[in-house]
Amino acid sequence: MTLENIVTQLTKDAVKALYNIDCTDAQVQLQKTRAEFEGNITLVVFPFVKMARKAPQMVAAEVGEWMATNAAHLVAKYNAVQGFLNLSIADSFWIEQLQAIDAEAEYGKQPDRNQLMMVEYSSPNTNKPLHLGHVRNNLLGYSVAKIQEANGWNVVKTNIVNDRGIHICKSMLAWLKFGNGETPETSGKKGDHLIGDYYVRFDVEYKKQVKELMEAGKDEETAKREAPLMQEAQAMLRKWEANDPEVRALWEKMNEWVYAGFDETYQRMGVSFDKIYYESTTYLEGKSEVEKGLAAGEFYRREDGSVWANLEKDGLDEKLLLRSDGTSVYMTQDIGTAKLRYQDYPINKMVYVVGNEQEYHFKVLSILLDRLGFPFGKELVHFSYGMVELPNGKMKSREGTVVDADDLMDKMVSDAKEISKDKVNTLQGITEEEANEIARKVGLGALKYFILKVDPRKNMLFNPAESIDFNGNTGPFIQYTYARIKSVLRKAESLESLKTLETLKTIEEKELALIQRLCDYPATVRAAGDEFSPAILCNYAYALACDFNSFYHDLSILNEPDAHKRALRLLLAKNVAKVLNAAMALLGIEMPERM
RNA sequence: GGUCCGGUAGCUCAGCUGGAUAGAGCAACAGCCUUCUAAGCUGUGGGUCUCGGGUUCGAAUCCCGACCGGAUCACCA
Repeated sequence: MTLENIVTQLTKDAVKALYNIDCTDAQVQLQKTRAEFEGNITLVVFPFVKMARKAPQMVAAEVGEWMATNAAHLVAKYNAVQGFLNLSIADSFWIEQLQAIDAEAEYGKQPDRNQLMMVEYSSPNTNKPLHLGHVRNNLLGYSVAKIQEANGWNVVKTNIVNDRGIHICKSMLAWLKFGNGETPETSGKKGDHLIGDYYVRFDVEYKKQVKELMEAGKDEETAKREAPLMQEAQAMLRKWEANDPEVRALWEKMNEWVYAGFDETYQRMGVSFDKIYYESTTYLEGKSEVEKGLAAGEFYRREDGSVWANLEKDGLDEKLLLRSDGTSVYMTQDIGTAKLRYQDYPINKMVYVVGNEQEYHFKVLSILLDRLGFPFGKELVHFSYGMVELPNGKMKSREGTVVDADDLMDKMVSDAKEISKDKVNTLQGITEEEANEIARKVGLGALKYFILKVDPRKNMLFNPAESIDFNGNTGPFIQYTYARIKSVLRKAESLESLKTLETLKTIEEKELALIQRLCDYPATVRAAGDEFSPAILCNYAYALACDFNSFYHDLSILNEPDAHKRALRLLLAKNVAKVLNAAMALLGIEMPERM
């Protein structure tokens, strides 16, 4: 039973007894007492003022007095300021709370729902390496999956790889023409970077051709269409669709290079998938699903042979599902993917982690899946996150204004390594290998926290010229707090018996604040799940770390002469470490034992 | 033009189911290591919460209207 629940009930009893008011839980407004007033939890009495027909100050005072009298074991003191009743909760209550938290190994984990949630994230194209935009996607997707797991869902993490289409053919063609048989082995390049380089190369050569054609008198549109490279790429796509063995073999070889590169990046980023789907296999399913919808009268065919859905009664437009030549579009593929997924898993809730630029697409997909009879269609969640912007605007692959994921991680880890060199006294005696492992955790922790702490729905700015901080409201700050606690716990010979706590009746203000913060953790996990917001957990972890650092600064743990107090502080430190670790795990951030 | 999202300190962001004097970090300045890890702690300065109306005991928060920025409305994905 949480303090909020207890005080809510107490309030209802009080206003019933004093004013004969029957109030609902929603009318009981509780908040943390502001620092400038004495107390731990504050009841806002304004909602009762009218019915009680008394001044706010009076109501607050009367309710406070009633509580202090009828629940003296809980409400130690109170003060009424205008319409705010500030309650000081008994120290014994907080000590009990701490012991209860300590007893729970998975504190914060919500009960199982026995419901399956599938979370799709990442969704890379196979023609270029991952960049900062993907990093935000991956970190959000992974974290949301962890958060929903903590909220009792069975979660299946999935990835849909866009491995077909004209863009892949561009890389393949450029490699054939200009590659001289270069491979990841011969060049030493990661496979995804190698392919990405040829994608860029295609664009360079293509632009040359367009320019030449335009100089020869063609208008831009014609030039773009008639450039030989584009013609060849399109021919290659047709061959691919026709299962031409040579094209398919090349495609498979190059895909393998890319996947090996992606795997390396994913692993480094610390994200993973339970099941991977490929558009090259799902797009055909989509076609047949559309044909079924056509037969059922949900869709219609135009004279030119193209197939459409009419969404006017949903307030939207008409939407193309199959081109006049019978080939599929993006939407068709997503329908096919949904079908396969539904065959593979008993999905109760489907979550798509995809940028906010695709809101319209998912609105339409939801309607179409629903019409096609997928139970998860109507309720699908498009977890729509904002773009990562650079100081001069959006990232564009072809213009070379992308921040590469691998480079960024390298930079973060090497920065962390550099900073740790000043820490010779705390990190002395560790091996080079351990030092590198710490730098890896800290560098990635800084990056992940930097990205996850901002509200996912909002666009965020990344300035490559300014390095990501390791001080202040950052991942390393929280990791550092954890490492500090671990250091203390290592020095404490053993956690002293909890029994000594039973004789402890009073606690310090900073201890109380910490326990109160720990008590907030389960509600924070729920909120992060309800809102699909890792940022909420970041804010919580930061606040907890701040509270601990303040406590640590003011009060000694190991040097405290009173054994009872020492035991309490050790227990407190241990549980702060536990909760920090748990919260950061839900963000996909690893904690170093020392740093 | 329609729809959606955003506008809070010099910068990056919290706060938004209405509550007390709007918070952090960075940057700037001033302090704190013979005491459990200074990636820490303490302090100073910095605000017309874009603007204008409305709702009410009370508005950064809710409603309406402007202005500014972004996204989207493809036989691209």
